[in-house]
Amino acid sequence: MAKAARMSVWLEDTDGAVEPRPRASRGRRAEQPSGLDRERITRATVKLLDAEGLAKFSMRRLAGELGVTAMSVYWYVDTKDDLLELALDQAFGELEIPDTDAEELPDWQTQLRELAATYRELLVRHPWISPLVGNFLNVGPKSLLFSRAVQRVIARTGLTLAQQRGAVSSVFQFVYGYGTIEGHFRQRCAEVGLTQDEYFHKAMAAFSVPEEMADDFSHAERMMEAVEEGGDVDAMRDMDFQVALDLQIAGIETLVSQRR
Amino acid sequence: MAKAARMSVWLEDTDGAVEPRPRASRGRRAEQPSGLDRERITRATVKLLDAEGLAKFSMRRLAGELGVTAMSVYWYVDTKDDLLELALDQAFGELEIPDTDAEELPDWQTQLRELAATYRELLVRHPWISPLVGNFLNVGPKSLLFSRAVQRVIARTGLTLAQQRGAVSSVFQFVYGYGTIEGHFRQRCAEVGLTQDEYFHKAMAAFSVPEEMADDFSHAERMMEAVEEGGDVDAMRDMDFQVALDLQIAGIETLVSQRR
DNA sequence: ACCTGAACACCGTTCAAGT
DNA sequence: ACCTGAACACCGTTCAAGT
Repeated sequence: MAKAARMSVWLEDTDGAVEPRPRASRGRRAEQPSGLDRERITRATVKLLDAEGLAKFSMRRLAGELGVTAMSVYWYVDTKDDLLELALDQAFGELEIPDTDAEELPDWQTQLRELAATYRELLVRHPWISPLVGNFLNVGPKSLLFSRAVQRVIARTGLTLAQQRGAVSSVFQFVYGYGTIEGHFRQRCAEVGLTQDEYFHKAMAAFSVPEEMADDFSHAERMMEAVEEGGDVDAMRDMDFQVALDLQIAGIETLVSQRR
Repeated sequence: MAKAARMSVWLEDTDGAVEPRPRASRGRRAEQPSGLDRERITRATVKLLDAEGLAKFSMRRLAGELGVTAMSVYWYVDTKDDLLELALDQAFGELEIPDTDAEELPDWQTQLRELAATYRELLVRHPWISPLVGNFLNVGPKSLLFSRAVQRVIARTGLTLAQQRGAVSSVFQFVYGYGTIEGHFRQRCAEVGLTQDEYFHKAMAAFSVPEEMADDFSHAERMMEAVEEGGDVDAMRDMDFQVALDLQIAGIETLVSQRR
């Protein structure tokens, strides 16, 4: 029998009543010794994650940034994982959620593209988000706001409920994967001190192709020739992203028309 | 100027000649003191990652498993990251690569489904793969074999080269995202000691819905009612995965037909 | 109520030393 | 050529103690 680990910061114990966590600063006293509270800690966490990445983030490092002892943070937060979950949801707050309630709405295709674009940008802007999304349940309030918007837009396609689940997965797991790789690639380039194009060419040139696959490697090279010929990596990635969305939207339309 | 970090185990320095790493056991002497070599170390690494997950893996833990001092491993491998890259490519060797060269081939739709299925299963079987895919360049030999097979199949769709890149991203970034979440969910359930269905229901019940989104939450509930009514999580996930692939294949077919 | 310091059980990696 | 031991600079977290 495994020791029951907590499922999420956002999920209180269901065995008893749902009581609010006592540690949040509720303004009971105006001035706290160090001015610390969950808000401030979470903001500092996001800032540090942006600046140095998930791998280098530590509770001690964070405490240093806050001008406080490492253990002070533990008054406001149970574990490092809880803090990361808070930071994750805070970042999800940057997503631009389109209005899905107005009288006169753009078609679902347009809104789906908007949602995909804002999610992609978030993942690229904060490369540390992607491993955390994989690691936690992601049921924070900001995250839910986004999920709801996605569901509302997909509901307008005319797919059945079961198909809607598949379509949501299709589009947003794709964006997740795409943004993950893209974000990490940019981060790596920055770390190594190369531009994306330099890094790309260096990686292409650096490894020798085994003889037995020399011929289908030429095909791969043709696929990438847009970049080889001086086109830049960013432009190619935008193109590929658009093609993928076009393709998926066309696919949804086909499923819908088959239902009629 | 950043200190030049190594790009990948698979990428030797290009400044000089490409010399083979001297540390691999080349059978020069039949018997080594501890019988250690890269092969054995890599296999033990995969086994340990499967058993305890990426978070608990450490060089010291691995050395213990091999009956050796932590520092012995460093004779065969430069860093922990290099070792993880080796383990990653070894796992990619489990992918079932369909024949893409035969005279009489199944249609590309079938082969694309096969490739998607084998990749999904790999990600679910080894949940530690997903964060590593996001973290390294992924240009190991086994990984390349898979990429080539994907490119060959997509090439048979009739899409332009630029569209082919988009289609590859669309399908396999989707599978990556899907397998990531699925694999991690299973891992979490095992850690907490719940079945997937128990975990699912507990998570659904555990958090209270904010009032201002109570109405669109009912829609989310209807979307999930297949599970609520005793259907199991696994079956639902298989369905959703199939719908997503159907949708993307239909989308590719549409792009192809628009080209005519 | 909030914060600190010392301590525990870990990490990855370096380096000088052994055989 | 291969392996060890001690050491360095880190981790997350517990716990008793301060104010």
